[in-house]
Amino acid sequence: MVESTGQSARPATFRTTRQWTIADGHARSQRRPHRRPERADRQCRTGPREHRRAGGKTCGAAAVTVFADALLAWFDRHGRHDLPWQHPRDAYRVWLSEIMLQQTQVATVIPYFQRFVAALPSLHALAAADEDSVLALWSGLGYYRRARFLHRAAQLCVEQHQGELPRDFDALAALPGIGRSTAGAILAQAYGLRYPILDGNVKRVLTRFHGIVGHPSEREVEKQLWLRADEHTPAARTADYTQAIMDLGATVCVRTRPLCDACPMQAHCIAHRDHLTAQLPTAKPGKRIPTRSTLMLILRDGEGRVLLQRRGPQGVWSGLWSLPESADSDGAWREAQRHAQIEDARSLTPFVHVFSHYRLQIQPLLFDHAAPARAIADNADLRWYAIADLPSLGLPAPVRSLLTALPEPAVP
DNA sequence: AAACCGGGGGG
DNA sequence: CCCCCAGGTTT
Repeated sequence: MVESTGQSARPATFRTTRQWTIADGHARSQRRPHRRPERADRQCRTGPREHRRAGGKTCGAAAVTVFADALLAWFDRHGRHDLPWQHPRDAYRVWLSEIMLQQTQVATVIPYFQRFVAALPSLHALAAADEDSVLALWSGLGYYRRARFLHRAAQLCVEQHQGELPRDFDALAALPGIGRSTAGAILAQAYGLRYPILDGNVKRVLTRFHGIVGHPSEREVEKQLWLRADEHTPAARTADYTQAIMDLGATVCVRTRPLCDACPMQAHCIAHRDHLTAQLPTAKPGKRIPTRSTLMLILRDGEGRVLLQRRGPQGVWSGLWSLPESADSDGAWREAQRHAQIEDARSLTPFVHVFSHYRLQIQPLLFDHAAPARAIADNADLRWYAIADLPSLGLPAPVRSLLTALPEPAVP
């Protein structure tokens, strides 16, 4: 039971700008709240969603229909219904288009798609082809690894699935190059089965619509997104819905400057309500950076002066006055003893300073009642400074805050 | 230069 | 299970 219109569009999966006729139609359409009588809980009497099979990939019940109804109404008027993989829309062509669209714009994919299916019109033909010719057909699209996955998957289908793409979610997702989202997209579009998808466009739509904060790479956020994706997926017209939500993300709910006035969901969109469309989805967290650690030595003499050291010309904070450092505790003591007679050390609260390319874990070590060593005390790069003099020095921010918040000397 | 992304693979 | 990477193009 595939859905009604018998045709459907498939937008680009990610990064895509679709250049179809957004302009006037959209602006007109959205202003009519296409809401139907609101059948809150229609087809699903399944009670608490039954997420178990396929490890929670599947769909239990469509809980919310306002979303799907508005989206489908929009899609009927403004969606794209003329893409080559829609006519005919069989599993092989849907699959091929999905893989191609994972990496390239619709406009670019179309001629490759047509060339590919002309040369290899069926899954059997693909499976029987040699890898070189598959790669030749792929040539220019990039991401050739996916072409190899495609080829291998076709051969696996011949060996294990009677030459067809399996309709079973787990079997489908077990094929190389097909993960949870792509499996859902294929099942929904080729077979009309109710499975959610979650590609980049859908993530953007859902984070905005629900005001979900946090990058999708965070586990909780992704969980939340899949939940919402599942919740909104209707049992009827699943194929159209799947295409529609991707269309919306690709053309209206675009990353920068979304066309909210053309959006059928504007009235219910949290991000729009709260003026957060520019902040959502949350920007990618800074890439992983290494953490280094250092001990910072605070030598303080009886008059409250501290020993500062000018940093060398290389590396961070070059030329700034900073604290002597050491990598480990032993080294810290040796270093301290070079500059003063010391008795004991107190470790202060460690903290982290973040640079663009690494984070620095700083463990301050306070040597109080230090008696400056005579001869080597002051020179161009090594001086005892009164705390009161610090404001006039160039100090790294963490060093400055550390020194301005020193604890009182312990009473001897 | 960096962000982008679904899936594979490694830890 | 969780984290990281590959890969070409866009911002």
